[in-house]
Amino acid sequence: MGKVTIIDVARLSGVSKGTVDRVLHNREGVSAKSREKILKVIGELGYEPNVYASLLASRKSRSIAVLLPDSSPGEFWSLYASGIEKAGAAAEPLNISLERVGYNQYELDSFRNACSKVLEMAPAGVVIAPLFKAETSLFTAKLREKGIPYVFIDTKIEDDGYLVYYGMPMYKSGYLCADILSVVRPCEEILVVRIERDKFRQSDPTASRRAGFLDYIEERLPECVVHNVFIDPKDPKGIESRLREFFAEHPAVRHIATFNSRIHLITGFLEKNGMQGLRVVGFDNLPANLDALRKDTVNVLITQHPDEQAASAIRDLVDHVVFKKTPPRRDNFMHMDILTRYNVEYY
Amino acid sequence: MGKVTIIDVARLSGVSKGTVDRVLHNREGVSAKSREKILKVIGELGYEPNVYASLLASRKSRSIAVLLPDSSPGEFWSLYASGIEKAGAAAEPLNISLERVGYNQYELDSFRNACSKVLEMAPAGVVIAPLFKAETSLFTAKLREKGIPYVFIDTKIEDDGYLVYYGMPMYKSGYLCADILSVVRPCEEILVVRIERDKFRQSDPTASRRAGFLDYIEERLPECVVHNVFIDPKDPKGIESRLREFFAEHPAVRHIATFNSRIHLITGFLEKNGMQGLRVVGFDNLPANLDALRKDTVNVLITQHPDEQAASAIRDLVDHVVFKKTPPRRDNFMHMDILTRYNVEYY
DNA sequence: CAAATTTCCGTGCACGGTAACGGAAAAATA
DNA sequence: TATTTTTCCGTTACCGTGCACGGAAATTTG
Repeated sequence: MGKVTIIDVARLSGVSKGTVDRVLHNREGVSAKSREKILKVIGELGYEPNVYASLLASRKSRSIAVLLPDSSPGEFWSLYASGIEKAGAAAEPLNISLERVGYNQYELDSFRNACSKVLEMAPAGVVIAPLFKAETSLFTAKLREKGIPYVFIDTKIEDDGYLVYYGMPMYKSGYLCADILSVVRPCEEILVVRIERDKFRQSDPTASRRAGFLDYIEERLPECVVHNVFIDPKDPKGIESRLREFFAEHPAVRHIATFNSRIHLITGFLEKNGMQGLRVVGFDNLPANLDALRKDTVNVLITQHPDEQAASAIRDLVDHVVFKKTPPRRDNFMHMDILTRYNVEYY
Repeated sequence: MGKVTIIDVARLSGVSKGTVDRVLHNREGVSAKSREKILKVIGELGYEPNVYASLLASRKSRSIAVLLPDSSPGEFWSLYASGIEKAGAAAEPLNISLERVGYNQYELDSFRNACSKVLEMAPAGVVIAPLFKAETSLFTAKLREKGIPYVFIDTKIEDDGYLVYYGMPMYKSGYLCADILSVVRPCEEILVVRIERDKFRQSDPTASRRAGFLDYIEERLPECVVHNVFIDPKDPKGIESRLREFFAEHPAVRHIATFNSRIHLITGFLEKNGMQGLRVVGFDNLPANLDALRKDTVNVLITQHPDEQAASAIRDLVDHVVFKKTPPRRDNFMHMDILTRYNVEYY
């Protein structure tokens, strides 16, 4: 019960509410003696401020910057949108507005730009998907300097100051992927389609997912052969021909996996060539992937909950900014969902 | 922006804020003309009340009754607890307290008792898990009479007045279960362990789950034989002997499923007899089931999110009571999760 | 010691809404 | 028409907190 008010504290301390208010906000103009007395009374009474009254009285509005890659609808980063929106709606009555600051995930300069834009707007908090590690470190250093709290989603970096992190356990998700893929026996050959812009600069999350996958194979299916086919997401024709080529050489392969969200890029090929009886496992609930799941071209999708990640992270940040609460756990690995065409409808 | 205040509305309507307040709360003492005028202005200005100011001014506190079966830790109904607690914490600053009213799920009288207890306390809303259909109908009729909103979780009944429902699509979950069970070939015989207090009074949810399961088998594995073994949850010894008996007769059976949350009751037998290479699928994330999953005695658990169901339902109810919001969807079938030992940790 | 500063703190209005109180206007009654 | 009753509505005192204003007390300065 938050029954104790400032007035109660004031009365018991023998001062006026103005003075108590000064103490509560660490403003100056209070003698050491009074401050001490007031703090003592606050402790004894277990005074907790009424946030809503406070919000009502102080009409200043704050903002939280959300620093995410730009993304067209249907692409991975768009999956975060609904969570952001939801959290934004919840934060609005608290006088907090979310400001999205986008950047091009393939261009460092664009990220730098976004960072300085955020610093300029002096937000009350920042949400970051730290795709660029080094640059993010520099950025968070500045945030710490200014006392601006920040949270990570999707990926996190070595950093000591983040308030909370929400993401998926990438290595484990690769392991899980291998398990799901191989449960349909016999599994002697696997095709791993690597859909990457630049095979020498694959993202960290994808790399650790792949590591989990390979470790599973090594541990439990040491005889299994893993074939890699590299594909450029921007070249549909190339995809076709590369896959055709591969299956001409390896007609026995019946297991396919990918490690990022783009499995939908190969389903066209599979359908066109009427390839049946394959075991196909991919990641992330992009609309195109879900479609493939419904058509059974993809058998299983392993998904995280980007929207929940965003919503949780933002909620924690808001709670911290407004209510001064610290989240119970700092690192939150969200559950991985296994989607098949039988449970996809309820997703 | 909720920038429009009562005063704005009052000014534009040519009345005082007191009158506007009367209209907002459907209190009497307003002429038809004024009421109309005010409502028009409210519509035009898109006035939305500031709930926090409202809560501050009206210091009345309300309660929401949560009508769930009693349950010991580790049992199914306990899974809802964390969600209820969370929602309760969120509701507290809004001057709403949750009051749990338990009942014995096997005794109608106990449920009746609980219902009248709820009616007595005249809550602002009610959360119900309607295990007793007919009795619940009578109860909700009374609630409707008194204008008390109510929501269903877990199961719903035919009823026209509920605000919202959160649950699992039971039939589909049975279908999914069959798919997951049978994906490991060959699957020619399946043991279905039916853990029920009274086989002639099995619960509706379990029944429709079973229906989904059997339909899948009929459609896609018509040659597959389904064996039923009935078990009494209160008789551990009986469980042992029944299963031993069964496997003596049917040593070839390697697929096992159950349809309620009690698969953990048979894992003891499986472990003790060193039964390997089985495919075992069950439901619900009871601690004991999760343990079995970790030990790989159970391979897959299909779970709902009881905590999320409770939290969502209560949140919607609170939103309705406090903010007068109506939930976007009335029937919410939550996603079914597929848990294996590789993703159980992050659950 | 008086005057000028500085330090400390009380007062009062504002935030947006609630609801009781009582008075003016309208309607009913005599 | 005068009086009573009813209907309608404006006024006002809060709710708990933030913050600006200004004054008293304490301290420094001349």
